Amino acid sequence: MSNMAIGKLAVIAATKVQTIRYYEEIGLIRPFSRTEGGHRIYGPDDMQRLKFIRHARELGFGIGEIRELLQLSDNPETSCSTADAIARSQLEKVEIRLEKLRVLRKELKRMVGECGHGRVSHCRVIEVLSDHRHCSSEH
Amino acid sequence: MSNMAIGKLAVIAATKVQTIRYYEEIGLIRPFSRTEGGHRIYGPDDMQRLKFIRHARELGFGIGEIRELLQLSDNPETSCSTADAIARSQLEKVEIRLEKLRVLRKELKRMVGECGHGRVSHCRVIEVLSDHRHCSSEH
DNA sequence: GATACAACCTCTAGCCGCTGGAGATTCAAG
DNA sequence: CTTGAATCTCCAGCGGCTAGAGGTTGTATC
Repeated sequence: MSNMAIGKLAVIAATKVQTIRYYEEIGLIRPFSRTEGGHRIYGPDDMQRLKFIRHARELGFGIGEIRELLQLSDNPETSCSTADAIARSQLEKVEIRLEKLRVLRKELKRMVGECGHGRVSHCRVIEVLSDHRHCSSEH
Repeated sequence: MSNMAIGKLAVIAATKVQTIRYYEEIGLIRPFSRTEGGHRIYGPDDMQRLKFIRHARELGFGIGEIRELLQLSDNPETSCSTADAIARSQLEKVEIRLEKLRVLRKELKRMVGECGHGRVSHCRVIEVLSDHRHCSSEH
């Protein structure tokens, strides 16, 4: 059988054991069975589900969103427009984060570039951080 | 005088009152004085310090890094190479985050683009999330 | 001076998404 | 049967705040 204990599942899904138990606690995943002694037993379906969760987390989805997506995939007859909307909103968030980071990078590059490697009293890094007005763009 | 209570400082530095008290708790900033009744009194120096902290936070610096930067600006005679190093390492982190987000965006765009607005059973969003192999690039 | 009420005080708990540890139990290999 | 790794539950903590309870202080108005 391809059933396994939590440790093996953790390795396969590149997750920590504690994280899997945490996901169970918040109701995302639960072992299809337990041994007499109480050890969790997972099957291939559980593995798929965990991979789904991990992959979605990597893509920046929050737990709430993942919960929704899981419900959708548990009920394949529902319209996929919800899943699409979630992905779209995620994409928007990513675009915003990207834009912010670009501004940040610009500012940091300027800070690094202008540091004359002298004393702090003449360091632009500190100076720029002390006052928004030194910034070359809004953020 | 330009002395003020915590509420006014909060407005000026676009911070929440609780956040300022939190910063005090972790040793980043403390009022130069208190009233007889115990209310915090801040001066212009405190204001500058808080602005420094907030600005650095906006630029993505962690509390530990800010602590270091504050020490540097408190001792202007030290070499600025430390400040420079912190900014540089911050810049590196930002570059990495940027790259990851770009990959994410690509994946999300593909997911959204391929969703046929039909049933979940044929939804690429769910499908892509179910399996890493659907991804067009590593992440 | 009394009163009202906003702003402040401290303290505690909660958010997200895990992560780590203590101490007890179970499982699998030899 | 013994050993030792893996698992169990429970509790606490991370960063960086944020919110609320319940009490005190400060200030404007009458």
